Amino acid sequence: MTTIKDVAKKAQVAISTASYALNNSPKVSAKTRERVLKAAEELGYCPNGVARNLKKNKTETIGLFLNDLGGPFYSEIVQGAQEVVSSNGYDLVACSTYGGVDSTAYRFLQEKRVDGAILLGSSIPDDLILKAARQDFPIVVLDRELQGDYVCSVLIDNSEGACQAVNHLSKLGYRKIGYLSGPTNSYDNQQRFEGFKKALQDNNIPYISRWNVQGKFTENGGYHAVKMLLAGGQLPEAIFSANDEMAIGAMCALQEAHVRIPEDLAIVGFDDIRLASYMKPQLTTVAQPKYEWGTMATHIIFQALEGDVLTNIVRLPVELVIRESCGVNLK
Amino acid sequence: MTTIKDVAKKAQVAISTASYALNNSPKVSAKTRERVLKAAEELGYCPNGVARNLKKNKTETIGLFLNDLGGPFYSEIVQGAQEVVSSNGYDLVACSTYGGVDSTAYRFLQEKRVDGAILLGSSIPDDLILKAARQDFPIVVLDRELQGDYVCSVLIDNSEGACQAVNHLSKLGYRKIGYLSGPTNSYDNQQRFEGFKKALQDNNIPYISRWNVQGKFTENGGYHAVKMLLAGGQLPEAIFSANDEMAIGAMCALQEAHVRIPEDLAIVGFDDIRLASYMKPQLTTVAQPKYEWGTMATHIIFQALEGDVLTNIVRLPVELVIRESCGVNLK
DNA sequence: CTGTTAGCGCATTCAT
DNA sequence: ATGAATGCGCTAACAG
Repeated sequence: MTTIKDVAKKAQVAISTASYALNNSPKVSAKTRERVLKAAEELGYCPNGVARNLKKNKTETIGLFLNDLGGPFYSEIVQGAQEVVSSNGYDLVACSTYGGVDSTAYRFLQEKRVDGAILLGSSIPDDLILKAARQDFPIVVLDRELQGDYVCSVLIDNSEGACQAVNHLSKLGYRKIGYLSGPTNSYDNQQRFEGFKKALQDNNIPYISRWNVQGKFTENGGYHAVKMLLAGGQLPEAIFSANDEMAIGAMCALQEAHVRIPEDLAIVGFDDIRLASYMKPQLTTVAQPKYEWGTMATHIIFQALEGDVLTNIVRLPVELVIRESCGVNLK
Repeated sequence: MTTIKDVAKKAQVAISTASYALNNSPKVSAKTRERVLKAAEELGYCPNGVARNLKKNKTETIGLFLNDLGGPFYSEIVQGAQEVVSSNGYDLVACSTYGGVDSTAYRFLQEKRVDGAILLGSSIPDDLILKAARQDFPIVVLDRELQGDYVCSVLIDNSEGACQAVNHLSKLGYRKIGYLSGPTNSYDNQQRFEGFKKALQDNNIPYISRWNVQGKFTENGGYHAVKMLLAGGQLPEAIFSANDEMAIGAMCALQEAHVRIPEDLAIVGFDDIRLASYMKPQLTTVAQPKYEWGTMATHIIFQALEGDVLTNIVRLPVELVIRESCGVNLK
């Protein structure tokens, strides 16, 4: 590894002079700079990022921490974050939160290897986040509410989304509506369930607990949950699924049982993943502004880095995307 | 930020003693360690990762650099890499190669902010890779051939995959076969095209250049390319698409034109993305071992880090997944 | 067993 | 304009 010392020696100047020359400081004469640059070039010198990070006490890097690095759902969030981070001249690194205390997320959060963090998922406990966040290390969490200095929650309006879905169903005349639930301890699921129940009330529709079946937010989970429902007999007329993955699994189970969608049973999902519009029938669902989620979170990070005080909770709107799975296609 | 110095002061010991105690060195008495640990606890101390990285001259982090961070295709590669990196006690960071010389990839590669790199995509020029790679900084490239010390290519057998696809078509009796091409300067496309032509020869099928249409490896690109083909009249009986995205776009264009798949025209793709099995009809395609791609690349990185000399090129097998879009469903 | 000391590579202040 | 010296936070060789 060639260091600045080597460059200085080769150019016959002091280390500091070499540093100035390399950093385009006006404190060095043109010809000296020339000599230094040439030496650096010849030696293939490039500064050691770690050393500079230590010296300047910042890494100019923002960390994005996800449960499931590479999961299809996160794609747009990452892109949104990437966009904003790049335009601020910083770097973005995406890391996994998998592995508890041994996870990359844990280490990076504590060891100051990034200048700010965006966190999605619940695997990092609240107290750690609150402890790690500081003026020069702001943290934005994406899927839970958390109050603290230098900590901000950017949420999407889960409850409102569920309402819109149910209202849509109600408007189409469905009165027997089931809920395909995610894990009950999940924040998203709780919010969506709340919205679901509220909308039922608003529309004077009774809540039938028998039609509440649960999966793990996976296609497979939705599939088996609906299998159970089918085995129980006495189906609802419509199902609101707490996410699209499960809705897709549900559709498979339904189709296998020769239950027609939407004629026999309507279904609406949540997330608007890419697959939703490729299903037959196309899945009506609640879309989240995923890209904006990423950009918003990142903007907030940079605001905080610049010393602005930040509002603790930002809520992003959702939008019902009406396709075919509820029996109406407004296209 | 509380440093080791603060801890030492509070525990009334020298800095080095504190360091030893914190690192569980046996060179320190139990009660001293106790005192230090207690002080650290009370101060909420945690070591500065950047400083340690500098001192030890390693980051225990592997970088995975992708064109399109978060693209759905890469998901499994990332998971494979994550698995192996974690089990070696290292961290994985995924970064974008977007932005040319200002990209995160460029900086991380040169500034020694990771201990090894896995590179997918062509945005980093060969010479930079060859220059950056060193004994303690091995690089694995995933989609191009590159010879050099401490550089290894892990490829999938594009050509063989294309052959299998065409052989399958041929076996089913198709003799008029078109090629839906990606960008002609893309390595993947070149290899696949080569395999395509070779298979035609092997099966004594003429290559008709009129049936070679080109897109940009995107759904939209496939859609428009096939629109052109349709406008030209005189369709082939089957199409081999250089990737699934384009095949899906092609299917849309075909369906709009009331060309039935596979009755009027068979189609086979490449990649086996998730959507492939959800299409109607389900897309027959060439599957790559994506997860293994990630694990293999990462294994090689760690081998190199341990000083093993590495074979320069590793080629992974592909597999034809027969579904419905060519007229046969062997399920 | 504990403290002193010397860097890792770089940026920067203060003399010259 | 240039060079010598200092320190970022941590580790490790050496001395006591």
